[in-house]
Amino acid sequence: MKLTTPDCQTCAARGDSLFCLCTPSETENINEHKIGNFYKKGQIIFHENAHPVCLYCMSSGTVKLSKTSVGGREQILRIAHSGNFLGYRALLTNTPYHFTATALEDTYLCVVPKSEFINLLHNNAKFYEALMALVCKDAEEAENKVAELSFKPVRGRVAEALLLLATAYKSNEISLPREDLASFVGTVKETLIRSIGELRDEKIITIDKRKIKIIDANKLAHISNLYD
Amino acid sequence: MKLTTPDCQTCAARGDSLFCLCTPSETENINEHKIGNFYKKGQIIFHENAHPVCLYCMSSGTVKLSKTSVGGREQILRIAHSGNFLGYRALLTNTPYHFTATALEDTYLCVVPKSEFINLLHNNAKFYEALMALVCKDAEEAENKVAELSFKPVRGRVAEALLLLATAYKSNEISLPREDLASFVGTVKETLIRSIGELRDEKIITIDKRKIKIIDANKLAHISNLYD
DNA sequence: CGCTACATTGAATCGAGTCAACACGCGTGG
DNA sequence: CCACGCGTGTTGACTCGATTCAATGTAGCG
Repeated sequence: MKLTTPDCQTCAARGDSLFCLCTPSETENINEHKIGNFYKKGQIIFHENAHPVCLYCMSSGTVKLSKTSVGGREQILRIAHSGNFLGYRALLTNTPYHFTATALEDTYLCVVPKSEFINLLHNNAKFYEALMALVCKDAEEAENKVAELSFKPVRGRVAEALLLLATAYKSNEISLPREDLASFVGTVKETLIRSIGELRDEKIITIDKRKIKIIDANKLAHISNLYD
Repeated sequence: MKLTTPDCQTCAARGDSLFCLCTPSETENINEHKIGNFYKKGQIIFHENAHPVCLYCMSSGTVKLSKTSVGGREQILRIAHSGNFLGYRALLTNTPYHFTATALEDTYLCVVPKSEFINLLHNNAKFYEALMALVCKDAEEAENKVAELSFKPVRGRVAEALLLLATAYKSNEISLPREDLASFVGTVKETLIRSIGELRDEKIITIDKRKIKIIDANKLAHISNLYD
């Protein structure tokens, strides 16, 4: 695992990040002020209710954004990948984080000071617009999730979650601990396991060790759309 | 019921709306280009999947924003009041509405052409920032609702919903059809009725005809927080 | 007065959560 | 090389909250 900080200009995640809207000089500036940071699998990047001091830009790895209940149950709101920003909304509104970010695998991310982020916002209209679009997408996705939780039984939500994750991972294979998959779907481990077991029996997916592979995405989509 | 279009400058909702960030000349301009529209109780303002052509600004009344499932169940995402904007996200992202807006009572709202809205965005940074904050709030609230649906049983969600609505209505009395209240909570009418019946028996609320009055907000908050 | 829409209550059913036991893979240390 | 333990995955049985279906009650209005 590389521990050297990547350059923003040549970072593999650059094309997927909003920083690709920056001018060369802006990029240069961010590159100078950012600090690279490595997070081991399971490590917490920031906590719900903590105060933000910087923007995170994912260079590699996978991160879950989640809320936890007093009962200890976790609801994953989103899974973030390389190129994604983390914590921008808390910075924009100047409020504490309202979810926790945890590395799901070894993750490398760059930390950009709040001041640089704010400067960029004010100087680069395209960047600001893209950020607005991003926040709109967050809102829409969360609202979709609300409807989904309300309308669909676990089976439908599992189907949808698998499709969503496959898109996010850009692969038809999903490798996520059962517990996390359950938290993403909004259920408990045991129920999730029974549900994917059914899908396996129906030959819509295969399960090899922890890896879930989507065989028939159309059927999954159909199961998911049975309700909404 | 007044059917004359209010002036933006003197509209009762002005102080509650983002338009209060406009300069006098901007306000004047919006006022000239807007069209007032009256919606009767139950009337649909815009439909999920329809394409937006304008911004709505509520002058008076109450509007529900909701999604509907194929099974016919409805999930209310938000209840909007005078001063609130409707449909801004669809305009910002240039995408179809992803929820339906319906008048819950006789509602008067002003229709601002998309072009005026976009102009304003580009010319008034404060307005744009406030809009960003608004979208961030939408996202946060939706994410809270996700966690709530996932963590809390109906009783807890009812308690929270009553508190939320009381805040939104700026009153400790809530007058909403049972069906809508249920859709807001994310359950069905019968279950909701049983739940508020319990709260009534515990003297935490009173129910007079359709009107629910909050007697002990602290107990409600406690019930709501038992889980999250 | 009777109609219609909304509210309420009861009984039956079912999906999903909880609890408990067990299986499997993997790394560590004897 | 095997035994052990730990984390994760899986399965079964039980329980319960919430939905559904059906019936009845009540308010408001032409």
